[in-house]
Amino acid sequence: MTFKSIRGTKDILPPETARWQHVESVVRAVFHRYNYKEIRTPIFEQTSLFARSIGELTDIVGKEMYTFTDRSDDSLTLKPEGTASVIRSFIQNNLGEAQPLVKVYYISPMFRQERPQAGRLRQFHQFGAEAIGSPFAEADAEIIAMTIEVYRQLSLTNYALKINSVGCEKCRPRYKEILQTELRKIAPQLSPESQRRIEQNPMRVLDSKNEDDLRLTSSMPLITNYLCEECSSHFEKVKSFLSSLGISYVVDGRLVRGLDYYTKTAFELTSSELGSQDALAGGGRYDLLAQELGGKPTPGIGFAAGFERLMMVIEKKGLLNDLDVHPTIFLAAADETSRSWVLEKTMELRSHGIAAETDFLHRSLKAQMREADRQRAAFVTVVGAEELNKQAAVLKNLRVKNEREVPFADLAKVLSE
RNA sequence: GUGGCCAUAGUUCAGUUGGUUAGAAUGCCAGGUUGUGGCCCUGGAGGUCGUGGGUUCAAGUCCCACUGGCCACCCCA
Repeated sequence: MTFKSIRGTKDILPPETARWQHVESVVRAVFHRYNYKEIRTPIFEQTSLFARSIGELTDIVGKEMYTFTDRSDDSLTLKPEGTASVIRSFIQNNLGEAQPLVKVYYISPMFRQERPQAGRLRQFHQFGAEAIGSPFAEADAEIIAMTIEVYRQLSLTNYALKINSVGCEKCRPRYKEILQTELRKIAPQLSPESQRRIEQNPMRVLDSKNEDDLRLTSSMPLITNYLCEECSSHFEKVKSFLSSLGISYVVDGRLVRGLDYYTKTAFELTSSELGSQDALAGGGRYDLLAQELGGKPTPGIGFAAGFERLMMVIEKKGLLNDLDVHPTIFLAAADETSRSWVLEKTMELRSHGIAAETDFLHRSLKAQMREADRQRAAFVTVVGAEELNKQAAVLKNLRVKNEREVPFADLAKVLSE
């Protein structure tokens, strides 16, 4: 084979595209009900935007970005996540000046150069939303509730919501130091990866999946016990709102997200239907991000969800299997002289809003019938000299297998019923 | 970036201790009397066995490298 899609990228083909379209429409419907409007940002940005927002020391910036220089020697990067671009756009377009709370959502491809595996691609798709402008816990609760609503709407139930608070610039540094001191004591026993993190990002050590690390750090102090008054009270409110909304959750004091910009609330939705990459969605509050990117200090909260992972769960549960569109009618030509008329009639029916199909391969009548069946057309009509004479079609219902004669003039009307 | 498993028709797979023209199922195409699909029957097309080396009289089968896929680590959506 001469050309193949790039490693870690996938063609999404029919009939799977039908499923994608359906899920997209569910996502949009939910977001619109929560009054979020769509925002579309470019798929690439200045590299420094991501470096500044996501964090120089994160894995994403450190080793996963698709970065290249263009002909002007500018360093550009295919977006690895959505929030940075949205905040950049929010600042650039002064969206906060027109209204104090900006609620936007996106559905977009993202790019990260990692080794592909189950639930992980190099080009993947995320849907996500951001509520920019509110520092209050109600906004956190709304975002979390909306995330979950998407899965509810799709009749998915096997997920777990984990929440945590990662503190703010006032309380986190103090906690980090205490944790660091404790971690240094057991450093030699930890995995090399965790050892490296003790100095760079100690909270990530607790979020390690390594079982030995988890065991060794089981009695480490958790951030939840070191939150400042403001963070602690915010976290309590988020939890209480979630409870009153009937959303069950577990507090996971070890949960840290892979992006540096999070403050206070962090959350993650995982599914037991997935493999090792089990996060369906994740999000959190980022009260310092806007000012970090050169805008006015503006609090915000958002989330992003993996489209492919959601599709994996849907497929595994056998949901949404018959969404492909089928023609309402297939017009078959009984002889060569009728072909041109059949094509005209097909076009005419289409102009009346009817999904009509016909033969384009000069096939035998038998083959045309087979095609009509394969396409799962609701009706088929065979047109030849006889029909043209009578100016009427024999409309055959392929489902219930009956036939009725319909004047050509009435075809569109009858099929619209 | 590291590791394990894998790579044969469009697809899912079989292929004996290396041994003639590489098979099945399914899908595709055509036909089963001249204008009727689904089931059934018959026939047909379709593979430089991932690529490149090597061992051998002989390689789909053994060895090496590369590429790609799947899964896991790492990390995350």
